Amino acid sequence: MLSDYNPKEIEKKWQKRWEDLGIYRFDPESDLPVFSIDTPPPTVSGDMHLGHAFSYSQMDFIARYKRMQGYNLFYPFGTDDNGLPTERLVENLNNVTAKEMKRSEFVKLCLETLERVRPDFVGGWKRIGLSADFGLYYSTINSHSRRISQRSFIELYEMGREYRKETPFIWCPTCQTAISQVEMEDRELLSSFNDIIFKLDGQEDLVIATTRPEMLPACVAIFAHPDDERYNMLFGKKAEVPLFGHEVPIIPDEKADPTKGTGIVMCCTFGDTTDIEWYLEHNLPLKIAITKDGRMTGLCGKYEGMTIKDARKKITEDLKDAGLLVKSEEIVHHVNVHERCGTEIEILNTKQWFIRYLDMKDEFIRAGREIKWYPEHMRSRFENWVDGLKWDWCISRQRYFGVPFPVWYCKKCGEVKLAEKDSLPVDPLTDHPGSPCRCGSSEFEPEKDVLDTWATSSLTPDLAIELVRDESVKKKLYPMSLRPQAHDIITFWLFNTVVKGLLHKGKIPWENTMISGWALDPMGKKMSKSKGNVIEPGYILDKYSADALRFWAAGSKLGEDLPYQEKDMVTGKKFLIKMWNASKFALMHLEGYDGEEVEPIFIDRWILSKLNRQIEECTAAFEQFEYSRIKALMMQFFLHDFCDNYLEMIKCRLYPDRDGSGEDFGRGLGRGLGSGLDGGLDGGFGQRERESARFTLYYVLVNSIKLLAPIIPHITEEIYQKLVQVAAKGAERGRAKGEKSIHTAPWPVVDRKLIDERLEESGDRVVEIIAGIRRYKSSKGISLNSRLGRVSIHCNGELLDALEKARETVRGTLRIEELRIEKGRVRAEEHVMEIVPNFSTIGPEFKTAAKKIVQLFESRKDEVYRGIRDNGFAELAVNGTTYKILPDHIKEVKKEFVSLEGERIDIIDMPEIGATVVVAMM
RNA sequence: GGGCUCGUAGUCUAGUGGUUAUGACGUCACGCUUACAACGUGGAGGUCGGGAGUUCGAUCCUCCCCGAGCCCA
Repeated sequence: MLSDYNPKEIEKKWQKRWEDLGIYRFDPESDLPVFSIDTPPPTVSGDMHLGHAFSYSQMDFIARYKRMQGYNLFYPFGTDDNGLPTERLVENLNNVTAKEMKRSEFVKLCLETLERVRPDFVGGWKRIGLSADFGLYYSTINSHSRRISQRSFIELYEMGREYRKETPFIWCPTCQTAISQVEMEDRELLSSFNDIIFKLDGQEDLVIATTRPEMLPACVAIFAHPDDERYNMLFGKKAEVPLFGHEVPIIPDEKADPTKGTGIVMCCTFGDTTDIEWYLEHNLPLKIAITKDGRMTGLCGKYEGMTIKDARKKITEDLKDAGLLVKSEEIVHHVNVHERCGTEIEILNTKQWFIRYLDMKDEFIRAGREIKWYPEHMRSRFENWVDGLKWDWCISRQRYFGVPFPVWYCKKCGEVKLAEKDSLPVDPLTDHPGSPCRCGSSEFEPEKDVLDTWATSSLTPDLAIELVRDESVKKKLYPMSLRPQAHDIITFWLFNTVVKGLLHKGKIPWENTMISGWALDPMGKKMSKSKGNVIEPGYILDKYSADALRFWAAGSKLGEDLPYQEKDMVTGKKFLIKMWNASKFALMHLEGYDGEEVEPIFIDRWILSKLNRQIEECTAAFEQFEYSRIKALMMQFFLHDFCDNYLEMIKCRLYPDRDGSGEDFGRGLGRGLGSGLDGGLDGGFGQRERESARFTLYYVLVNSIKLLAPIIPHITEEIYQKLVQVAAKGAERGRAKGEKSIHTAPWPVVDRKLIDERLEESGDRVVEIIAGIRRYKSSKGISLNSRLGRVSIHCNGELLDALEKARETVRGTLRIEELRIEKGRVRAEEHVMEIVPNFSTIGPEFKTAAKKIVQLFESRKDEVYRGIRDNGFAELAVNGTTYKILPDHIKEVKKEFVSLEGERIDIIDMPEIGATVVVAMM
């Protein structure tokens, strides 16, 4: 017997017990097919947010489904601890700045802080009921991950896929590190578009528009389109850069846009990416105006040491004073900023490590097509990104907290010295290579940079798989079955992982990828700390439950964003309570149920057929990752078909004494109906019918909670366990076998023998008739529990047969004393009691005669009614005037019926079902 | 500017080339009916973003426009 629903207690209890039982542990010994998940490792950057709860719930639906389908789940959990976000977190939590500390101490502080913060952080995922194997844990910064990450570096170096080069590259002056293309973000900023005068041959003015006058000292050339007639006579000549006085050549190039500004543009090393292309193509000199920390260099004369912003302002002023500024216009323009700190990026010439992959675009596209995408259209984002790739992957970062390069440089000959693979992980700052350089020297300079975090995160399949010892098991795990993630990091994490998979293994990393959307705020806006619209999952878990939260997360299609609205938690909570109470009812009647199989009666077969179709459809939906469809299907089936209708219809079998007389209600009323149609029937319910109800109740409930178990794992587990207790003997046909947990119990299998669409359809009609009569009772103010005297249902064909089969159910459910099921139409006399006039049409039309018309409705109501019923109108002649009454003039006709035997009756007509119900008034 | 997605009752959401468009929350009316008042029954609420086209028929397919989001320039 179940007490009241207490999610807090239940959820905590089961989360602990699942962990104790180890039911989510990957079993390397098992022969079952493996389903492996490349779980996204969240960044430890404070608390779990609602977006996490949303997308991890969605992947967990699939994981739990697959587990019940009989797969051996490899479902690891990691945290992405390395890199800039952790540095920021550690700085904030400890009130320090990395730059002011000794590098080794800062790294130590980072590691300590992570250890301290991590348990609570990971606890968030446990609280939403994630069924990952938390024993398969990795941190992207631990020695396991460092080893694999460094090994990857060495392998790619040996394959000739990596190079170190001094080259213009994207740089963040605030973070003082190189960043990759993917870390840039576009932002619209206000800026001035300045028309500046360059002198031609010392006199003629050449006006050039630029947003970056501070780059003038680094100006190395001027470009115009070769077909631009305004400028093509100038090619080959030189112009003088204002304020700085050096001369630069004027060169034709098609990349100069004649419609932009004055159509002639300066090239500086480097103002933007086009400058790099020009620099390389035209072999231009390199002039560096900006330092790594975003200040002006010695090249800039009196502006040296100023920040970029200050220099821009000062130079603009000086140009103005010198009469070299023609105009300055405010514009909104797009700049690239570093997504972590919002600083405008610079392009600096620095020495960095790269993975060479621009030659592999076609392979990437092919790999993307080999992976099955859910939803399909997300693939286009991947392809779009690959098409737009312009840079090789810069993997070095000038940071402290990250995976170090396993690299030294020979002090004597400069040769790159790699660490030995079996010595990994190494820290070149403290370790030494095991052997001398080829040149004989043993003096080395360590690489101080660390690897881009994505160089490690892109190895998550390996980080997880390498936790397993057995080589033959590892083979079963790659490629992994599924990569779940959100859509915003397709170009980061997903793409980078594909790259590593292809480079290292020549294979795609996973067979499927499911891309989830975002949890938005109630207004449909993206949640962000700065906007202050962040909703904490902790609040929801405390106030509602993990099951309610997960139920909500199942409410939109995979890939769609979903605004969080508290009302949806209420819906979930209501559904859960309903499920709980229905189970409570079932358990009450299943006490001592021995699982004995009986041939189910008509109405039981009706719900069994429906249930089996549910199983079929839910299974198909899960195969397509359509968990929202399962939610919708089960809300319809469980709430409506099962709770509202089926449970009501079996009460008369389960409560044999329901009329309190000690006499079996159904049996008692079965006597002497005299219609002849139920001749052979024993006229009521006995033990067999009761057992049929109990069998069906058990079967439907067990399978229903199984279908919902992936979505709402806690409540279904609690109910399942109770069911197993009361009916331990139940065995086959999808009934419980006493498994440790519903989550390791087999997924329901469709029993096609039980699907009978014709039976279902006639059952639906019977149910509709019952519902119709219940509505009738309700509308008459008759309590549903009180009796109806004599009811006859008139119908034909299959419905007649169905009603005969369901006779006792109909009678018992509605508490009808005498039920007749009759062929053909009702024969009864209609008496018009009242014709309710429609004043809004009568008034305007008949004006002063309106009053008279209303009186006629009373005095000649039969005539009015018959006329309209038979001809569509009634003509009434009064004192020489004829009035034409149309249906429009009547609001309602109140009728009474009298049977041919002269009894007062009510008629419930249900034309869409093909039945008419006659209720004799008592 | 390009790619993709989305626009359905006050709110959120499902769905389909075919009578009357799904469900939930909210709202209104009635009702404690022994699983459930954290409930039940019933009602109101929609030009399915706008326009054009294809079609016997379009919310669905095509095109254009408007609005929102993500990604990329």
